[in-house]
Amino acid sequence: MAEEREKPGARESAGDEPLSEAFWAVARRLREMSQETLAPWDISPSHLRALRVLKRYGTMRLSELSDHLHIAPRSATEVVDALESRGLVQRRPDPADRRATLVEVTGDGAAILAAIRAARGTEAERVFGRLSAADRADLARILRVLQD
Amino acid sequence: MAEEREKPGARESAGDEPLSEAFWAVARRLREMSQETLAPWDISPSHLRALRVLKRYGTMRLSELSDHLHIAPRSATEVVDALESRGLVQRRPDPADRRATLVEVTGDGAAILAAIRAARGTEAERVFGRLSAADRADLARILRVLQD
DNA sequence: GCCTCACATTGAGGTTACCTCAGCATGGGT
DNA sequence: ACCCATGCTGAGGTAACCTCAATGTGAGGC
Repeated sequence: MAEEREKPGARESAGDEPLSEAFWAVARRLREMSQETLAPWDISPSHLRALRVLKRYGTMRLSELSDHLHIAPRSATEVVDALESRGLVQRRPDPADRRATLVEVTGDGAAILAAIRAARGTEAERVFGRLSAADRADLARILRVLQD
Repeated sequence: MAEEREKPGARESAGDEPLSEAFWAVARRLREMSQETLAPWDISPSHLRALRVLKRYGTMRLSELSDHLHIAPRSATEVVDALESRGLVQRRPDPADRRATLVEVTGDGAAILAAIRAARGTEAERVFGRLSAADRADLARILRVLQD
């Protein structure tokens, strides 16, 4: 079996691979950029996701949080442990069901969230701001189609 | 500090967040779909990436592989260990430098790669095929801009 | 020829973000 | 009163990364 690098002309059919390849390249850039943006607050993407869900939907049970995050309940325990140890959320017994624990964002958590949201906004603007208004509209429309 | 869910009208400025949010939603869908596509071959995304690099650029040293994959050399060792144990690649001493080890795709590796590429092609087509030719062209152009 | 420094790979051990399984307290229907 | 389901968490595991140090080798200087 000799050397058999990819032949450049070997594409057949429409070939949407270039599209998804480009898509992933952009995704990688966005991920790297977002990582830099997050660095000052020393918060991991997964912790941030949890915090955002809690802020967006309000106080909820651990199990509800795990549903929103698409992770196992046990894993939500870990995330909340971490956030609680940093004072960004706090646990509270559910008055309606003594088995359950409610999690809520603290003032500190809300503050950090606001700061990150601001930084994120300018970050997104730096990236997508290079597109014309028409292109942004097209992109939004196309992405909406791809989401269904 | 009372309940203070996100206020819907609280957006100021242009706000490109919806754009990146939509972008990530699509990314998630693509990732899930690609995971399903890969399932029959029981190969992880990271192993596949390594295999693809080796196929595309041909036999190379472990250190070169780690460069291509943007991972530490030590981690390339692990990936190659895994692929080699499944007979998809093989190690071979570099005749030009006895310190170095070359890695090459085996026949089995190439076969699996071809099968996956075919499945991937139809997958991408299922996703992006719903766009008109004009939209695909627009998307490609826009993504190209975002990559720089 | 010998020394020293640089380089390629790998063993040992750590981290993050997940997972499953089992155990405990509680809730709710019969 | 019983029994099963539910909510959380301790224990322990995995994948894909990492760093640090050891081993063998290459290469230039003296």
